[in-house]
Amino acid sequence: MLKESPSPPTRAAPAKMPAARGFHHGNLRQALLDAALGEPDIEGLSLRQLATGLGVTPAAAYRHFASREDLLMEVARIGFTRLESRFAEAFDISQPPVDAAQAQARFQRLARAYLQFADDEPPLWRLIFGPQGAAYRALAGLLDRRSSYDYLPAALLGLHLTGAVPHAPTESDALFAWSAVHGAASLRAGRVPGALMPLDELAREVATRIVQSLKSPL
Amino acid sequence: MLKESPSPPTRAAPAKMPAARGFHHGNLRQALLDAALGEPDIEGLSLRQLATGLGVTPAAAYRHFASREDLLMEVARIGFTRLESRFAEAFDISQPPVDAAQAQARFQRLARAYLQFADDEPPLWRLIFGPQGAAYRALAGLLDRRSSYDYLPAALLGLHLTGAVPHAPTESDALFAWSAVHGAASLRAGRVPGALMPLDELAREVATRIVQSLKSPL
DNA sequence: GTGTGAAGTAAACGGTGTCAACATTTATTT
DNA sequence: AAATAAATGTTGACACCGTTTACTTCACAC
Repeated sequence: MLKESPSPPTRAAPAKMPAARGFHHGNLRQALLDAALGEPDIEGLSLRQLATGLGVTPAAAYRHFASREDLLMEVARIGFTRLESRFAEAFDISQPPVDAAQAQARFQRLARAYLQFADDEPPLWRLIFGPQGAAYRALAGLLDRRSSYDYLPAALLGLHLTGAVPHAPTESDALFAWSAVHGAASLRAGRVPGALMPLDELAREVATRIVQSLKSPL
Repeated sequence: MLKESPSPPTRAAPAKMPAARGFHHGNLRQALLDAALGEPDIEGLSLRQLATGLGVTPAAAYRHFASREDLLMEVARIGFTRLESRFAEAFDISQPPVDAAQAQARFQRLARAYLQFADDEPPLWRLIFGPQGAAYRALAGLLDRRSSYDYLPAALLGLHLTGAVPHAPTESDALFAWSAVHGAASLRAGRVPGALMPLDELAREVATRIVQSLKSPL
């Protein structure tokens, strides 16, 4: 499930006092991560600026991260859990939909969550899904954890079970659905004019079209 | 139409002799561009390495490019013209399709061209469509030139005129089609497992589904 | 031949990630 | 409570980066 760890579970926080600057600085690491998360261009951030901005020497960061890449990977991991939690808010994966309308609404909410994440946190979006983003995901082993990828198959299965889609969803179906939503988010993030309509409208259009495309096999 | 300029049209090539090392080095600029195009990570390249690799001082590059960003923008422009020429090879935009089958084949070839570009030239793909890619496109004014974006509307119109799609294509239709293909290319470039099937197969699936989604309005 | 201007070099500046050696503060053990 | 170990900081350096300034060299026009 990938904890985001608001207060570091590793250690660094003394047992007696909850935390807040243990001694020299009191958990750096989290402070570095927070600072990185506030950066407009995460991939382009400067470790030195980050450290000195926190009133600490550049080398201090290396007590908590093996390298700049390592820091970025950790931030990517956090971003991924945020996206995942948005999925969780979209619908309850453990409860099957009652009818086709609800199944369709779920699917649409899932698409909207994906699009809204790109809208709300562009730096994280770029970090995760950018050109190097794939590398970060791979290195962080995030692709192996299938949890967040389960929402899409679940939503598609819901569409089938309620009769909104005649055939059982295949992996190819899921890939196309993901492609369409991801592409829309990318174009929107890239400020392509046509993709700048109100987000709810875009989500509705994309979801509707995807469902439509799934109504006939192959 | 954006010439790619195999030999620099600006100047640098003496009038009498066609070119090939004018005096000191003989057209650097093109050599720099070529070297950049051969780089596996274009966005992450080092101007100094590029220059010294060409047997030239780092500062020499600044006789031909205002900055590193400027070099990258030029490379992005070249990449964009390559993508555009792949579109041109997909089908002749001036000749309307004769029947629905041909219209559909055209659309599929267009999708395949897009996907194949991402497959054949990953560094250029990342440069153009990466997180900063949008900036490059915007700065280079490439979004204003509509030429390469005309292939998609043309293909969609062909589908309608031949009866493959009942209603006239809207801008929303084009956006969705672009989203789906772009998304598929992105996931493939990101090495998402499901997207690594043979390219022709992927292109066929994506194109078929898009056309299917356009067969009913909204 | 002599300039003139374009295309190169040399050396420096500030900034970057990173590392090794050292210092200090906290946690643990006796 | 004192001694020790471990964690967390600092200092200073290294190599590399993009970029600028001043200087040099070469090709060509007159």
